[in-house]
Amino acid sequence: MTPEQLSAAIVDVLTRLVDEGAITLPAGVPATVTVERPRQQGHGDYATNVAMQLAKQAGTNPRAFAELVRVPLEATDGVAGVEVAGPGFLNITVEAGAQGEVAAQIVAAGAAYGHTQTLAGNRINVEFISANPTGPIHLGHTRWAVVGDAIARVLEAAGAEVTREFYINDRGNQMNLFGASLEAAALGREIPADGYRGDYIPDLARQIVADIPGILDLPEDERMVAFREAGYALQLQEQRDQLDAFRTHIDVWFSERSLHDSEDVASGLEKLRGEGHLFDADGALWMRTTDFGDDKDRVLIRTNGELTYFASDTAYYVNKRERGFDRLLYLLGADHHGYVGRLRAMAACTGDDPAQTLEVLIGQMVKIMRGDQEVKLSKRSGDLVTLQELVELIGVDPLRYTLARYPSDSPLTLDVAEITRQASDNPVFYVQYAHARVSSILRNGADLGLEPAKEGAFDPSLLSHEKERALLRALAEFPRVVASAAQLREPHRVARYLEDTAATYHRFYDTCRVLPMGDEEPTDLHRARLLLVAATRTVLANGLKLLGVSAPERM
RNA sequence: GCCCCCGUAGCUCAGGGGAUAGAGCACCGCCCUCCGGAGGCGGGAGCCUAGGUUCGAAUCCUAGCGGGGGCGCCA
Repeated sequence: MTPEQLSAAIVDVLTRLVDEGAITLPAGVPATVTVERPRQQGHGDYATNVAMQLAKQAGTNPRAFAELVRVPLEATDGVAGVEVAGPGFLNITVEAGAQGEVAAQIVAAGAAYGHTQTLAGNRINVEFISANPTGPIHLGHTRWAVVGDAIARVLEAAGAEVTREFYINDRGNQMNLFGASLEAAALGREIPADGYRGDYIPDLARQIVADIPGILDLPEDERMVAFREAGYALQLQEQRDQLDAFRTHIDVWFSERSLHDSEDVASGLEKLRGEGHLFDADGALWMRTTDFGDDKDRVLIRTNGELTYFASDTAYYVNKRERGFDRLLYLLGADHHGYVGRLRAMAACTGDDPAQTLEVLIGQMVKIMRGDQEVKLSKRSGDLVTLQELVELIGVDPLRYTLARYPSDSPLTLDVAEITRQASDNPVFYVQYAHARVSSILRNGADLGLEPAKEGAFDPSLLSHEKERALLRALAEFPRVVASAAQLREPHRVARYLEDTAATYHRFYDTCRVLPMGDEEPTDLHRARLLLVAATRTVLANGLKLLGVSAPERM
């Protein structure tokens, strides 16, 4: 019996009680009730707090209310016992058979286990990373490369239609600075004052000179542009390759230039003008974002006729909406949080309700320490910890897992030494190890000609050991964990859940022998336990996949 | 000055208003005759402060203290 089924059973009981006139609920019977795994042993398999929540409107006290629910709930199929405890909790014990059945359900669902329809019908655009094409992807982007990707994965698992998008800032001043920096490096000249001075610049410049033979002989005005464009192409390709190797897949690479080449910017401005939020002042074109709570109005077209970055963003927003997305997620770094207010105001200026269409998640800083020294992440100064370096240092799986197991809205401090050391004691190995152990048992079982029990052809009540029940409860939790991770945009919940589930499995493994010993005859219990092991593998593999982490069969 | 994030065990961090606040690392003990010991079991130690809301607050609200980040006709 899954928590979802239990919740439905409780709702049933409440409905009957209301129909019979035993209780009155002025606000109506809730559609679902909270069913949780109690932390304490002795509080049953599941507990619900409905009595505490509904007693007031029912005009009674929680314990009396709980008592009314207890009797009919105890008579429900699959429920072994119900106790009223503490201030009014209903502690529910599920029959071993109803519990054991879950293992078969999980194995039958396979790769689909954990998927729900919670967010079905939502068309969501997730924009993340969006690194400038003027340098490598570095640690600052890496957090979102992991968490953004995982968010997309859990959203899909929850039934949403998701597009992962990367916005390429390939217009504007920084591109020219980039070109000029490459050009200067190639000529052995001093890098411009605000230019890029990372180690990758001279390397890139050399490659461009090798790729484009006559580039140094071009007229000066063409030369910088040639360097800029060649550098852009190389950097972008490198970013794609690196994200690919990092298992972060992008569906749409969206170029800022393409907004301008098409009519998107013009039509975006037209739309805003139609909504009545544009005005001219001081020779510039402004958007009156203060109409919607921004602290000042924003310039779209500068006095010199140049479009601002914000103008592009506005057009981009309109473009996304016109592509049919009803919810736009922006995953931004903490240094962009000042941007949130004007983004919302801008969405409102286009006639949207930003509370419905726009969602900005701010990822807090990942601080890297090297001993006592903070490693500064600045492309301009060139002190970088790049994605590539990080991957070489600790590997894709540990790096992804390290960043995925923390909520992105809390600042994170990692020591280079520690993160490297984590290559050996990273929690990811704990989870992966559980998966490898599980796989090994299934392999050995197959070698013995032993298959997991089939659904409907085994006695689920055989799985009645305390450790087996604990594992079943954990496995049954998975769909709810994924759904809440999607709804809250917090995939770290999946990671924490996997650690917890791996621990529960290890404890089961330690106590419950799965395969026959020596020349012992296989029994139904062996097959039932093998089914439980197979269900565990399904959950661990599905969970790791949501984080983009591999589930090895051997380590 | 204004805005955002954070403050939980020695350290790094979990903890969607619920019962006795958890995990990893570190430290100390214990557990392999056969399924992978990268494992299991046990031990010590903690919610920044003060108010408020609530039957109930680490969680929500207010103020303070402490740490980090941000506030351009840059991108």
